[in-house]
Amino acid sequence: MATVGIKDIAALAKVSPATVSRVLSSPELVSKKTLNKVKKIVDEMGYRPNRIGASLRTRKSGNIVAIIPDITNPVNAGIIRAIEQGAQSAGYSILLGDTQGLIERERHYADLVSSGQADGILLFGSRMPFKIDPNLPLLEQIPPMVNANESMNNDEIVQVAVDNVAAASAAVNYLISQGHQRIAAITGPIDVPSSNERLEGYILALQNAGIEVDSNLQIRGDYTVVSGVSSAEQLLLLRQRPTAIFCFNDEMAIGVMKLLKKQGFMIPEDISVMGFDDIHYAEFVTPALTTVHQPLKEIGTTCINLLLEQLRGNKVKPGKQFLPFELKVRASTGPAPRP
Amino acid sequence: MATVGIKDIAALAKVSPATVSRVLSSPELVSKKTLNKVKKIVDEMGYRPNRIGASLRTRKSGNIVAIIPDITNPVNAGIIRAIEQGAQSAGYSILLGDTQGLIERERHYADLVSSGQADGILLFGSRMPFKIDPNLPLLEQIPPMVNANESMNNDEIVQVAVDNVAAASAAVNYLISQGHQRIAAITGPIDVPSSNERLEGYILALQNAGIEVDSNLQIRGDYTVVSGVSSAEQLLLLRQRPTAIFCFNDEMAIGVMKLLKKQGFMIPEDISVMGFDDIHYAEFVTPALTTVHQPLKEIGTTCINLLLEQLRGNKVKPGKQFLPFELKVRASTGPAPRP
DNA sequence: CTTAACATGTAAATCGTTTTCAGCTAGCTA
DNA sequence: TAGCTAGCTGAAAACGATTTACATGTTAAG
Repeated sequence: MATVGIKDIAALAKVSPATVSRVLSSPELVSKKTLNKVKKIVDEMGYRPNRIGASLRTRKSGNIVAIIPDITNPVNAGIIRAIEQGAQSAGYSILLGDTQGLIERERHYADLVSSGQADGILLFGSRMPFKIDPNLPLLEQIPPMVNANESMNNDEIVQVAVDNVAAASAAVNYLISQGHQRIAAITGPIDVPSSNERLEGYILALQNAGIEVDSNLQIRGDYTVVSGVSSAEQLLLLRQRPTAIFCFNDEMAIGVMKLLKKQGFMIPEDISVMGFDDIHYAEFVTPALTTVHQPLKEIGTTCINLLLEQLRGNKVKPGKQFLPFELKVRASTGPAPRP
Repeated sequence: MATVGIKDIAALAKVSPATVSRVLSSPELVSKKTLNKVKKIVDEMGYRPNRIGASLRTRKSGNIVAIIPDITNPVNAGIIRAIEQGAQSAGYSILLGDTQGLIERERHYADLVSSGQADGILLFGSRMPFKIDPNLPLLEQIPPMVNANESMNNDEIVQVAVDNVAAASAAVNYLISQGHQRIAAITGPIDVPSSNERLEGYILALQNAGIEVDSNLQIRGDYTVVSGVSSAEQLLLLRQRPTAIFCFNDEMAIGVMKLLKKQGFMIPEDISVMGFDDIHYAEFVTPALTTVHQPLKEIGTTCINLLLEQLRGNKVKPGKQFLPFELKVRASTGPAPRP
């Protein structure tokens, strides 16, 4: 806890603070002899340079703020983990901004950049946390930033995610290939772009197969288990029940399965259930959930690399960068029942 | 991105930088008139004080580093979420230190305090991330710190968790009350204190009930689903099979259930399964898992409050602080089968 | 009218680094 | 030997706030 500074080291080693600084950050500029002398003292004294002082001078905090609606969401947690790993290897630390979906907290965390506490932003979510002047070029108004696992309808922003349209199409195509014709969709909240993209993919797949798109089969959920339950309840009330239910995340799929089992339906013999995300537990529910796997680690790594590249001062190709999804066929889907 | 400083504001408002500083941090020292004048300019210019400059002078970073072995663990994520919330309301930000269990990364993050980037530590895990001189008083060698959800065998350190001994006892007592006599335990890794405490509670409960403690019924797991599977395999090989299996976390319980179902055992008719943690998905596996609920939000809130108190310069009662657990009886446990 | 007390504001030092610029030394070339 | 270069090193000026010590002006009391 005692506070030994660069000047103390300099005095002990009988050199100037400048030389000590050089020993620590650009050793190639220092002669072998003084290098060793200074290093020895640094070790002996257990000197740790004060990062705040350095930050003030260099105008780099060494921090990246991650703005996340919910860290307890396993998808976000998985991505963050990879991000943290990449950041740490590059000498950056991650500031955790769990916003609980509140815009004022998003703003608060975005402000850390203006106040010098962070150099860049990883944004989970689709809302721009700044006031933007539409008359000025966007890129001059925002700090280095990467949009993780969501979509912002702005092609100048660097975005990393799975191609939700294609992924949803693939999921629905699989169900169609199993003979399903009445395929329901349980979406996410209306203002979530990735959910809308999945809906687009769902509709596209049906249309391509010449299946009529029935809006009664589209229920809006909110990505929670209980909304899966209630959405499934609604679907079961339909005169013509679906033979397959495509849930836009695994949580809701778990809710759907819970209700179907409770009501005595067999999965997949009576109704197939498809999820999205491939969270850890998807594999362990009964029956194991068929779902779309998102490569969380790769998403995280790609995000942090693109951000680091910007922080190094390099331009990065703007727009969406897609990572490959994978359809995980497990036991919750099967051939459509004969009518 | 333009950089307007306190001096610019001072110049525009025709006051000194000192006055601007006071307007922002101790407005009561400034006359109404200048207060308004300065505030107006601050707003107009969208001035954000540079936190690094302030930190350098005040020697407070406004950051707290959370050292966590695994943020994707829902227990940790739940606690962190509450922590982040409390920290933010108090004007602190959380630095996320996901260490993946590596001691060098724990050290790295602990070092953020010595380098001035963080003012305090929230430690998930039981390893002291500093070099400690045993001859000196401990408290003078460590920064403000709270140990979250684990145990360190040192009564000077502030610790917040559930009483694992009592909780495990309660779980086992419940199984005993259901008529079980051969109760197996699947523990966590050997070096995890909380797992050892749960083992202690397990043994205590058996002894109190006059049930012989059979070491064949104690299997060491590692808190993963697969270790639940393999541990259950081992238990099924025993000549005298257990009628109940107490898993020291829910992940392993999920693994156990998976295996039991695969091998054709009925849960709980043949074998009861008990978990620990009450993660979100415990409720949704089939059958729903009986488990020990940990109050994640309260743990997080208590941790951050105790840390904030220390950061304010106040002493805090050292040692363990227990929060109440709750036995959640669901469908995975039932009366012991007749022999 | 004088003086003390108080309210308000300013100047300047300070926090711990990095980095520019200049200076010094030694070795080499012409 | 003078001049030049290359290689090191040091002095000092930032960076952007806070805070101490002090100056000024105002009010109130005696």
